[in-house]
Amino acid sequence: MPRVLTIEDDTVTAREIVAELTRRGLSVDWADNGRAGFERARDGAYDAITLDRMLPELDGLALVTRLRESGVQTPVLMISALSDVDERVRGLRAGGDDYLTKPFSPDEMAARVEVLLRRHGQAARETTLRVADLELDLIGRVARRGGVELELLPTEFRLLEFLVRQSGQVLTRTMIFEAVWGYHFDPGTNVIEVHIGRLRRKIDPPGSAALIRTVRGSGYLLEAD
Amino acid sequence: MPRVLTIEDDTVTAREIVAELTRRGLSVDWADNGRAGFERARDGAYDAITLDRMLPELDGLALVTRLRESGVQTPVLMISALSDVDERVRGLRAGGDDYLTKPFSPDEMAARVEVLLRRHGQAARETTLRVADLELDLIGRVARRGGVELELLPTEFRLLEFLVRQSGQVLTRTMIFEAVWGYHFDPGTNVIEVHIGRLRRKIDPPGSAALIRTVRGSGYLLEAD
DNA sequence: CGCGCGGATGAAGAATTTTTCATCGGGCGG
DNA sequence: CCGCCCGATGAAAAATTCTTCATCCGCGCG
Repeated sequence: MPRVLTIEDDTVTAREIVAELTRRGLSVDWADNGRAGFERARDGAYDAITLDRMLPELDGLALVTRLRESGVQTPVLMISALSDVDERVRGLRAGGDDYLTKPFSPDEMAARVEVLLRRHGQAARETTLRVADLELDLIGRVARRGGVELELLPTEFRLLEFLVRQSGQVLTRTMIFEAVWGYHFDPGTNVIEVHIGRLRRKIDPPGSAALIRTVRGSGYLLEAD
Repeated sequence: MPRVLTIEDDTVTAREIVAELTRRGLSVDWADNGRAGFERARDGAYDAITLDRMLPELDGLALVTRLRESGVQTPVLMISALSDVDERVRGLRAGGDDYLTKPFSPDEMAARVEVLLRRHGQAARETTLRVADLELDLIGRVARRGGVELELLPTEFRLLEFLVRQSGQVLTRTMIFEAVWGYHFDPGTNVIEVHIGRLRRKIDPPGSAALIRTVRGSGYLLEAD
């Protein structure tokens, strides 16, 4: 469940925000002043933050600035009674991701939070490839099948990555040699067969459907979903 | 230079948008109807899109929906004369990333486009670490110093990644063993020295300033910018 | 200014990973 | 239904990468 932090000193507004977001299935925490809000935002691994512009202790504008300086990239929806353009522009430039003026409709507020969540998640997901229940974390260089980690050697990982990126297409030996080995020719051995074999043994542990299909006379194919 | 696509049928508004964004150093293309806009958005690899809600041929709302269905994730700022809440919520839910109502201040419009660009770029950049003229592409697993690729072995890359992620801090042997080797103890050999040595020879080719500093009695340190 | 300790370095050795080779098995055309 | 060809597999060889060891170097303290 996505976690949202609401930083808002006005109890009534805070209740409203928390209620609406909760109603939509989000898990919401509330901080009622800037300092506490900053600390939780910094440490709390939230997926999004709603932030009041005017707060006791640490102002909303200063808060986002500081947060960004500390390297926290959590998306922030700034909420404020100040509606003039300069103010909105200032909020956005300080590092806010969106700006909403009070009074607001809970529905629009929620829609904007959802946009932030959606975009954030997507961006993070660009580092992960998925096909069926197979998952490749390209940064951590780990592959998982149905959640369990597979122990792949470097070349096996590259081979699998290529198959996944091109899933649904038949990959010829030539294509595989180019992509995985960087060869522009066929060395005339059966390295590919050997690696495909090891890969199969590792990624298809008992029970799971076979992922890599041999296309006799052409090459290999990883089924798309 | 970031590329923006403006989809807008009203010539006056379009000119205004293009002028303002261009003034801020963005490269802007203009499509004056939905169909053309959709095609360019789909093929054109833009970094952001401003999209009029009401368009001839293919409506703005339908356009984002289709775009998202085709897997295009370019952030979209929807711009519309329709200001009521339901309308805004609809725009956001269809896949828009932000919603601005006409008439708008060019300054705020530009600020919002910049937010979309900033966030987008950041997300992409999370796959790359940088310190000074050193660059680690975490997905491709290649390091570059001043643009030229370095030939790092796997362990060297992990070690360098750790140093870069914690740049500016002194890393003790214990910390390095934990992060790079997964050991929770000091094996009493000098593996680290050896790897640091090799790393230095590879990343500091003649001319460049030495990046890894030895902190006698404590550990190693990669200077932050 | 010399000594000692922590760190650097070169090269050998160990371990891991990749490739090759020989052989086996099975689908498919004749 | 048989034989052939393409692909699979097990094991050994080769190559790469990592670790250890022995020795050297030099900073900083006395």
